[in-house]
Amino acid sequence: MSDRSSSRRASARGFAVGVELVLFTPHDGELGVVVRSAADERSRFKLMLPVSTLGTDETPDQCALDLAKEVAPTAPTAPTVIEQVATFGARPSADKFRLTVLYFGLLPTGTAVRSPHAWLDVSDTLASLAPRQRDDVEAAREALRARVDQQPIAFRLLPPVFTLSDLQRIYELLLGRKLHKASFRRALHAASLVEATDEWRSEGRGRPAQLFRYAPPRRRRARRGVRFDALG
Amino acid sequence: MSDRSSSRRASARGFAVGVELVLFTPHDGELGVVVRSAADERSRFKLMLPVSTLGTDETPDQCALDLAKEVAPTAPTAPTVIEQVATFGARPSADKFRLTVLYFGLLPTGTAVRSPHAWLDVSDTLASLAPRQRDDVEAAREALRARVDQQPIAFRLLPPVFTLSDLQRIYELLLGRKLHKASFRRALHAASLVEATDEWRSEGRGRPAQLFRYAPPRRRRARRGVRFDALG
DNA sequence: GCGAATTAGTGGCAGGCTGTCAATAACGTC
DNA sequence: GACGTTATTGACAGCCTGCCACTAATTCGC
Repeated sequence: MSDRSSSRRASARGFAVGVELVLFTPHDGELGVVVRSAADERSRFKLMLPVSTLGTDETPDQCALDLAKEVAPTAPTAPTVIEQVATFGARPSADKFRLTVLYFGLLPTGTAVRSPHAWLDVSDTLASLAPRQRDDVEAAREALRARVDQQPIAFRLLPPVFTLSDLQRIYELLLGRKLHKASFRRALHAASLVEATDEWRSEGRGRPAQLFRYAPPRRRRARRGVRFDALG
Repeated sequence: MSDRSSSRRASARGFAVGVELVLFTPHDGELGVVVRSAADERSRFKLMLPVSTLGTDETPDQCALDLAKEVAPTAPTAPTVIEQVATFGARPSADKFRLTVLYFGLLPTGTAVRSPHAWLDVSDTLASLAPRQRDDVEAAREALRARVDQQPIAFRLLPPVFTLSDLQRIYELLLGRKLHKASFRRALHAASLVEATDEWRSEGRGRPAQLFRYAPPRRRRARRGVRFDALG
């Protein structure tokens, strides 16, 4: 028989669905994550990720968005990026009837979060999380990196006008590696992704930097061949 | 208050979780999808995707894998690629208590599927599916394309030895566009992804083609700069 | 047999993109 | 005004890409 949908064993009570959120932001030149102190005092792990339980009157996406709003009420919702990473079920040592939908989100620099939540550097965070949530943070970071090349999410972490050095720093944070300045700018201009304003900002020391604005690409260029070098 | 996990309204019965599968294969020079006739005779739509209901003793991943095995019992399971696309909840006109986890999978050319399932060209399939499942197929195809550059999934659709023309055809199917022969081969060899055997295969007409074997990349090359041209 | 048609495989070229170095510009500090 | 710092730009070599043209090895039709 091949119709599993009707004949399968049905659970008497169904699943509880949890939504877990990994919120990133640029934070002191590092990548920051929202964490809160663990609810359970006896836990060996001090921190945990923001979670919510899915109600029957909302979608997982909406639930994640609400959770983000609750954590960071002052953040502009529209520009915030929230995307699904994966759905896990029946994890070891967890309730058999529990499913977890993992999301990541991005917030602009300096966004305030409501207590007991706080920003913490990713690297500091990992050690204080339960192993499962540590994996979640890593998975979220991977998903984030995978989308950096596909969507202009870096611009959403910046104010409407910004310097190219700012932008490059964001990219370096998101990708976790240094980029070459000249190459970065050349590629950026070639893609017509930014347009210059006639304002300049002096950051203290050094030459003032010109301010730029994000310019949505008019038409995407012809797609190129296959990139085998990203495999493995 | 910010602890939603404990105070949130809890459902009395919890969610039913469905797993939906979009299985692709190369099929007559087109991309094929597994469909079955719709269970509901009164439905306006003739076809539907394979679905299963998640039991409380299995993970969604395992459930999807089992479903794939049921649809295509003879397929080698190990090389089959199955990956999560997304999780949808509370879709319009659906049960409020139902969550759907969507997967895509790949099967090698010529894999047989068990009745009432059948292979059908993607383009033919779309018109006969309910709009929601049509969207699912498109989402699965998008997810598939996003992974082609990241993982060597194209090789899993081919036998251990294959011709470069075979490989190129697979890539063209997966990506949905033509590739230039010379460029394709140049990039392929540069990445050392294949190694030549000393066998040749005559396909009927035309010059025989040399057979190649997949060679897992030893070390990935240094990552390059940001690709802004894929944005938008 | 022999040429046409067909498919495979290669070499080369122009142009684009990248990594890198170096030069210049415009500020604050002392 | 010299110096350190940051921004911006130009130049160059090398790699990669799209594209074209050519050669190679079969089958097919006659």
